[in-house]
Amino acid sequence: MSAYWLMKSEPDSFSIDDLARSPRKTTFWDGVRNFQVRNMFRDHMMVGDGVLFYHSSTAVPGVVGLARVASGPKIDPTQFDPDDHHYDPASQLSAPRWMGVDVKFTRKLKRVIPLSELRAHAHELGDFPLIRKANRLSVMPVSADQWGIIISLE
DNA sequence: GCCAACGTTGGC
DNA sequence: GCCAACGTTGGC
Repeated sequence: MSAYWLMKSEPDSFSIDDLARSPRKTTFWDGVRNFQVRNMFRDHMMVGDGVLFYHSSTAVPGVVGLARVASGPKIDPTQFDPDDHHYDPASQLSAPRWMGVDVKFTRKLKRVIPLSELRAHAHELGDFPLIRKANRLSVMPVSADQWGIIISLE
């Protein structure tokens, strides 16, 4: 069981500043439609786990802040909303497919730690999905060692 | 159950 | 905007 995670967000949709401005500095992480990530939410995340907040699809992708898991798994209501971009007609009310967790802002990093810099530390980081080629996981586990290495780059 | 087509992610 | 990688879907 991991105590640390990395979660990607496109800053044009939802940035670390948006999280900091949210009510109670907390947001529900909805819209995930990947079974691996669903399973992490459902089976492995614990309230209080550390989160590296990562900006993707932007000029300088990288880790921009710290947050915490702030709830257990909750049903993602957007799967049942036909008007929502993340609507999933295959999901049944009696057996919801998709879940999310609450994420609470801790702080911004003093600087962005770019993906390029993380790649430069690939040897220390070891096996880390973020720096594998064409990784598509939007949420991934981070080991205690990896967490320490990344934080130390700040 | 295979596998080609398709859609999505995300860096560049 | 391009493209590589990969998950999902659907025909057979």
